[in-house]
Amino acid sequence: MEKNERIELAELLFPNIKKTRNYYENLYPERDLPDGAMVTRFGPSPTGFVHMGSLFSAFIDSVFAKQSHGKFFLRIEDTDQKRSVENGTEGIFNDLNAFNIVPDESEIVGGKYGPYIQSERTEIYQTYVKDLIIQGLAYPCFMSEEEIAQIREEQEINKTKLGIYGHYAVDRDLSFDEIKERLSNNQEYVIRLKSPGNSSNTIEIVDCIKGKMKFPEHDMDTVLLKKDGTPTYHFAHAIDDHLMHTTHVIRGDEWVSSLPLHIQLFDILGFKLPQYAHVAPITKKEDGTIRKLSKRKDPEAKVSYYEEVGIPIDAVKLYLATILNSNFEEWYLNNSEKNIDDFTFSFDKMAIGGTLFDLDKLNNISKTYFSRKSGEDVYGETLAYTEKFDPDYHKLLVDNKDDMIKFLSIEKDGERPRKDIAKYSDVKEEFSYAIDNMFEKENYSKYDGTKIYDVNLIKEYLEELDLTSTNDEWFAGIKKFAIDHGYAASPKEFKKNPEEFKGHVGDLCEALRVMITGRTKSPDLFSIMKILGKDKINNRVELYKKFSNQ
RNA sequence: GGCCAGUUGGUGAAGUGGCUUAACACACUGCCCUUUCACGGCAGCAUUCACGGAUUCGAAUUCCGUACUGGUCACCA
Repeated sequence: MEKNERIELAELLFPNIKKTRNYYENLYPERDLPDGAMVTRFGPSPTGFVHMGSLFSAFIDSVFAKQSHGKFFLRIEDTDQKRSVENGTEGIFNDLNAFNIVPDESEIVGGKYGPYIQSERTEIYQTYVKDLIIQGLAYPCFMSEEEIAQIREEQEINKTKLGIYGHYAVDRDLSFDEIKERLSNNQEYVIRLKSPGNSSNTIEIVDCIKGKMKFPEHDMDTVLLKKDGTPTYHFAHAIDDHLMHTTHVIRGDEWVSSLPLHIQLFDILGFKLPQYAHVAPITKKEDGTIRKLSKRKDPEAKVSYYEEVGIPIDAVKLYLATILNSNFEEWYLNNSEKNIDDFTFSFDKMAIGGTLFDLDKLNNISKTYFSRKSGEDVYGETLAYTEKFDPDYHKLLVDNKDDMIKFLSIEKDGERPRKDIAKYSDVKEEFSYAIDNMFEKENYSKYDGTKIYDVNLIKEYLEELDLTSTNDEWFAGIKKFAIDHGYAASPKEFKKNPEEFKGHVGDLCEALRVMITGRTKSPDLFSIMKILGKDKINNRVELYKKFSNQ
């Protein structure tokens, strides 16, 4: 086909496209950013909530843009109507919000490089396709699904490479007259790339994460525009990331195999190739096989899971940061005053293979997170959680605010804070003794009660208990009481001559603890007793007496 | 099947030719500290880096082959 015919064809195919490439190139000028600034983007399709893996890459996008003083934008990739879900876009914004990942530009906050929804950019894509037609780098292809399936079958039998390329691309060199005729018959068509590549050439690319990779050159006549005039991912990627001036394309590594196509697309369009960073998926091991975390099978793939279970979003982010950069964890452990934003992440500390999702590790990180929070903060956050997921307990928390904060603050000021809470929902269980009427209901039912403690002995002790003394004085007192009643003053002493004693102070404390808190473990006992006061303590001992039938 | 990548303890991993008798963290086990439980401390947990070969004075680190795992081969993204 001659050039004048191609111009005519382009006009015939896209009569409504009046703008030119230059128009858009001028509309979206180079960004004015400092040296080294990274422009990143997150491009989810609105299929409902955001998958943990996608969230992970959005997190990476935002982190790199922020720390390089660049820009991070959100682009909704909704070129496939079939996949789109009602309110899907909303879901994306919600999940991103929940994680406090805030794009600098998006459909909601705006920006100079919009629209940020692909379905509203059709005219742009078609303008570039039209130009490609004129250049002879794209063509309409009328093959039916059946024809393509047949070719595929043939290729499978012959064990040759699958796809539309070389002589399989039958519509590649259709004459202008033939095309016109089919068009006048209203035959449906797609626009395909007329690939200039040759698979016996090899191309090389350096990925920011995976390093140097070699591929055969792309030689497929890949679809650029679908039957409905909408672009495929590949084409939209090239156009959008060029026009929006993305410097770093950070995406899942399921895309590496289409890299040769993308490189070719940028090349024939005359665009500067961005840097690529392909992120390994977060995986899960099940029945011995490793697979990507799945939205359908794995609850932990959903953001809402963490909200419901009560794992703080910041703790999840901390976990993401530790699997993002292997040196983050040690840094965080050694810098208790700092947070994620203070750490500088880098591509070369990223995992190349998939990372197994480790709930144990998340739990541990979450415990550390809680241990660094003040009692007041833990109270406030738990209040917010229970309001949504545990209204009954929420009311109790509200009614017992002052005491609750006191309990949550025990052993918080030292250098080695307790790590007993991993989730907001743990507070109810771990601090079950804190709220009096809730404690009565519990009635020791949670404590297995195989060991019975001597109520009379404890009652005798309580008579001399002085809640105004210091912790040291208190302990000296209980020690003395222990000795007077045939108990050893320390576990060590007891171990030396077990037959000489009834037990040791620890046993006495344990008895006290069980009667007062209903559990065998708790924060500092004397602190708890001080907050409760004598009356409540005595009540609980009576309660225990009934419970143990003494 | 073609193409691409990966393979270091139960898990995440550090490691870029001699500093490695393989860091660190989680999990697990034991001990210590301790009024309990935690926290914290110490120790144990890969004598070996999928396997085979090659290069080298020297290899987890370089090269080749094999096996296995994952990704991908749509008018889905």
